Amino acid sequence: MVTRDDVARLAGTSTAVVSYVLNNGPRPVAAATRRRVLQAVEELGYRPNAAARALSRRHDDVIGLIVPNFDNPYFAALGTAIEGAATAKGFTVILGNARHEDDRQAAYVETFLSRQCSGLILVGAAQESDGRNGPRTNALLKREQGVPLVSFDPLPNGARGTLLTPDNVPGAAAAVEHLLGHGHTRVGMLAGPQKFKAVQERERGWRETLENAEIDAASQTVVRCRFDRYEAFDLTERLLRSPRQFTALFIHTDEQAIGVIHAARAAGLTLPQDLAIVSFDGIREAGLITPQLTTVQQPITQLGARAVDLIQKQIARRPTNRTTERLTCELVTRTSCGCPG
Amino acid sequence: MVTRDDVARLAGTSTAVVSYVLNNGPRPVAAATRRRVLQAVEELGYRPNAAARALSRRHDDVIGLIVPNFDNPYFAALGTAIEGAATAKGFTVILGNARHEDDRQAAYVETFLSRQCSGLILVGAAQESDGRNGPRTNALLKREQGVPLVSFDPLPNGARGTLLTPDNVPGAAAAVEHLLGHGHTRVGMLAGPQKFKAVQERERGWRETLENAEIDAASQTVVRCRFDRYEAFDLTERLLRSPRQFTALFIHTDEQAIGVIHAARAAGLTLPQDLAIVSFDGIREAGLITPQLTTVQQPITQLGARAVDLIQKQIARRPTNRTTERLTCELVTRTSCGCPG
DNA sequence: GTGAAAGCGCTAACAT
DNA sequence: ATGTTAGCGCTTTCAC
Repeated sequence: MVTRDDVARLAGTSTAVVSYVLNNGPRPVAAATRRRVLQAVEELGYRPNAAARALSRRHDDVIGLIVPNFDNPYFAALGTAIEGAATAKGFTVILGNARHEDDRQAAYVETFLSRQCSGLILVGAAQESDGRNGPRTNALLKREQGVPLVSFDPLPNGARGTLLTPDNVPGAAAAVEHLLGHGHTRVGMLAGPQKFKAVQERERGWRETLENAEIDAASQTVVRCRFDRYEAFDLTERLLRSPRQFTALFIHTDEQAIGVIHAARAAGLTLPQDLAIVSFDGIREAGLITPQLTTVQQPITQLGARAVDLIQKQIARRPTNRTTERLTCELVTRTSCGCPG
Repeated sequence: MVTRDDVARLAGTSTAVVSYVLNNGPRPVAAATRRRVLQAVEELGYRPNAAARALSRRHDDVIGLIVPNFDNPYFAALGTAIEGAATAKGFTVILGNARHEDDRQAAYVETFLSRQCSGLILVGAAQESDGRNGPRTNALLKREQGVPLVSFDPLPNGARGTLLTPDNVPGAAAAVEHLLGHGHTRVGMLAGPQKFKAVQERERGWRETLENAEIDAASQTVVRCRFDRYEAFDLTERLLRSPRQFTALFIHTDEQAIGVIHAARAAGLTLPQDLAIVSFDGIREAGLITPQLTTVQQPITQLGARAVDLIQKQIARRPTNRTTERLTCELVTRTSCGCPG
């Protein structure tokens, strides 16, 4: 293994100078010396040992990113956005797949922390706990008040950090408003798991909009399932077997809406004539499927960039408190709502 | 920060003993002592510093996994399978998203190597290079003959390691055979980029099967696009504008087939009556879409497990040479081929 | 069974 | 501008 000593020897300098060159500081280096060092690096094919560096510096320019799963295109897109923003700022991203399990998520938090990561980003922190163990992630992060932390939903209980979220209430309101504009008065909701802040807020947007229009929300059809097209498919199949009490549906995520579309097709319904739907997120697939999804578009790239920003800010001046930050969404009108193609 | 010294002090032992306990070796520890150590660990909320450990041991129980992108469900599924297998064996997986760019992939290889990872798994190593720079990943891995390496496709030129792949030729043959069994004689192909081994092999399976049936492969329609449903959609839209020279299509991946289905629907075709298709991979979505995809199912979980196995084997006895390993696939008959639902 | 101590490769304060 | 050197936290050989 080639070490910094070898480089120094070949360049005819001290090891410190090699560090100064490679790190661009903290001390200046003469141009000629720098050149010699760089050349020695090249010649020896030297690669710095990140473990040694992390040990010495007591932190590593790494951001730990934990996603609930990769199968959900929304999470995939958000993960990609975060990774892109982080890489652009010189961070390395290490990615953990929690598979919706709190235990796995907590294990990842531990690994990342033990690797001296300089920040943690959680996408969908509300993982299922296995019943026996409680929410280990929360407990862990409550202890570990030091780490820069951004969470998309929710911000772990008792932890410092910031909750970064699309602005769900107005977004959902716009969606439901649009459906009302198409003349629907029986607007049901296919919601996500209640433990998510986003779900609570989208729900509120739906309820308040109905109530503003003097429609009794409590008497509307509401069903709930995970953020999973397959589960949404099964649920919708069952739902469509009984007489329908709704002509339109506000669906919490595009992912679920895709399941609904497939189930509706299988049941012989024609969308949007037999059933109008509007959903939320704005994943790419929304534009591919037939009918194309009218959806509340999240600013996914900005969310990713902002998450990394917030980590940087927290690195600069910690500790932080619990804060919330919302980014605006925009209704994208396509055909699933009944608008002309 | 709590260090091993603190633990040793509280437990009233030496730091060495703490290591022996935490690592279960290399020396035995009296039960009573072990108990005291464990209790001290608990009491202090001690978390070992992975960087220090990696530095000292000269390697880290980490597998670097590089995926071309997370938007492709096949890659997502394979990534998940690998991650599951690795985690089960006590490895931590760090994941890089190459986004189909050779430069990004190479950068990830460097980071992972600099972090003393004990193995590298590349899913889809044939990233696009940006033209100016050559294939940096290949160059890097040719130099670095030491790392345990498993690649799904292809095995970087000049590198030691093993190419792990589904058995594409017989798989593709079974797919085409099945289409011929339905009476088709004009069986086109929607292929992937030629730089992939899998593509070359699936192509061969298609060609040989046609020729065995005395059908001229050279006169069949062949189109090519990336592993991307959106690109497949566009391509198919264009393809369907001119008169069709085929009644059936062998499609290299389910991902592409999904794009074809959407485009066919948009063009007013009914599948499988107007066009029969069989694809490859066996992602979960194949069973959700209408028509459900008849596809050559890869043993995704086994591939993941095997990849990790191979890394372990290479860790045990390196260096390895270039080897190839194939896992058998199985045709799953659904409705897109023309079989009754 | 346990402890002392010599590193692992790098950083950065301090000295020159 | 450059060199010397004391750690960073952990592992493991070697003594006891």
